Amino acid sequence: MAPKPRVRFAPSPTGELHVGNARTALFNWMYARHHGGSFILRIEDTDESRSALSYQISLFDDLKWLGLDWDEGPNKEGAYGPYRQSERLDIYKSHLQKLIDADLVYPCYCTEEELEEERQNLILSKRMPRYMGKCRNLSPDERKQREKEGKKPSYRFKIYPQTIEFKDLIRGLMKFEADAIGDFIIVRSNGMPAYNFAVVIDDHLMNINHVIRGEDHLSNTALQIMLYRAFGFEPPTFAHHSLILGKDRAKLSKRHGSVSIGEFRKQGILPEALVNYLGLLGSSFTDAREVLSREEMIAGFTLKRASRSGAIFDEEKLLWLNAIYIRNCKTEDLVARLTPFLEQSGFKKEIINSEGFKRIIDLVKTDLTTLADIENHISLFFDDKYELTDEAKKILEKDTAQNVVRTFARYLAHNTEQQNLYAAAMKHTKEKTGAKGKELFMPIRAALTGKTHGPELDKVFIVLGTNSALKRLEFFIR
RNA sequence: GGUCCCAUCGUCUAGUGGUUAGGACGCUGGCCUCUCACGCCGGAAACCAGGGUUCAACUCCCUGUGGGACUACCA
Repeated sequence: MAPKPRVRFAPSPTGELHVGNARTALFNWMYARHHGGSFILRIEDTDESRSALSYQISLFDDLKWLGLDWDEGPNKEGAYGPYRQSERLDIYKSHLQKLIDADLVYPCYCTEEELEEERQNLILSKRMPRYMGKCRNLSPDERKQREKEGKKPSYRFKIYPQTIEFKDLIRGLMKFEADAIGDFIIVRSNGMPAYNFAVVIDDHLMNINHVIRGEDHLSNTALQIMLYRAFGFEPPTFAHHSLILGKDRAKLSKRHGSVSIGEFRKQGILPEALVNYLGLLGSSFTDAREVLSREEMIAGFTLKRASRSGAIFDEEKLLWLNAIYIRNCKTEDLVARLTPFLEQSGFKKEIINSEGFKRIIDLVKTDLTTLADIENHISLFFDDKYELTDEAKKILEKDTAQNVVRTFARYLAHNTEQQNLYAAAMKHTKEKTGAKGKELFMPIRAALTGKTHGPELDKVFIVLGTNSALKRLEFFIR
């Protein structure tokens, strides 16, 4: 039996979690859950200048919000920790020593300026910009000389001509020639490990057997496989999924608008909707349906159905899913989710938690595409001094309309205690004025709510209550 | 420039040699209805191009074209 998959999501805390990375996390998570394996979170914070603790915190928040729980990682230590690369520096150091001892790496004393110059020259002479191995064959004396000058070396991995092949679970057989690759840095002059180096060591030591990541890492894989060979480690199985693209078909980035998970949260996107959408983007499930629960997604997930071509992020479809998830929320649950948005709009807790409020939410549920939409749809229930829309004005200007409103209002005023007052008043108004259909409903709707659109009138009336309804109507009877 | 990846409606996708090329979002016509939303029914809309292979190509192969990623002492 194949061993249980151990997969990881390894973000660097250099910014907010964005949808691209979130989808990678989701794929890994679904893969682990589908196969009963483990999902590991590892923080790749070796770039001290760009990493920030605050990003780590928001990263954890976002993953939890999405419901992507990890089995091992920061705050959930397992047998393979620590799970922050900054806490594993001695591990990298000892592994560097192994490669030095095996004469597979060498110190490089070139400065960034020198390297940049070399690169420019190569580009000018229309050759491949890559490191030409200036420091590769330095004699021990030359090295000592540079050390004496106080130069701190970076360490480069020696590339030998070879063909690197690996089987990608999504893309099939991949083949790379090493001679296009220059000796690359595995440890920087400040002593910090470089990505390709740390990732290989960690994935091996953490027993990661499936690496699922974005296509942008495809060419890195060749470098990493050379390192696996150098260490004598067995490489994991790789799977490179396609990238999420913006409308211009370029890799999705900030300039395409909202892309961070936090932004979607603030806009009132439900995590279920976002997860569902991300699962659908650039992939499909065994189950052909598109609105899927978390459990159904896990059950229907397979890398075989991951698309090889990039997928444009379609916000319209996300919103469609979001509206469905909002509609399907139990009203109580929806009120809870809506609460932060309502409080921001100035609604008091007592109102939000009242029974009457639940009835209102029930009425407007189907109108919402995002949670942030809520205010536009409930204001008519709370604002007694609303402005009429142009359409509402037009309707109320008619004489017949005035008559309808007046008749309706008068009946209400004289029968406040009657059962089913609304129905009775409507019946009365219909008979008395002869108005029916639009002629009957619209003036009352317009006078009652100031708008020509909204939930069914009878329900609006009940929520408003007779007193409030009367107050509003009287305002229009001049 | 080099290396690599990719190519079905506008978008996300199903499809694995023989299909009226299916679904979803969006768009659109209608039904429901006081209105809007929801819901329901219908419509328009695609196999990048050219060569092969084959009785038969969206499907397999080659070339071209187009798009993308990588090409850092970032991950």
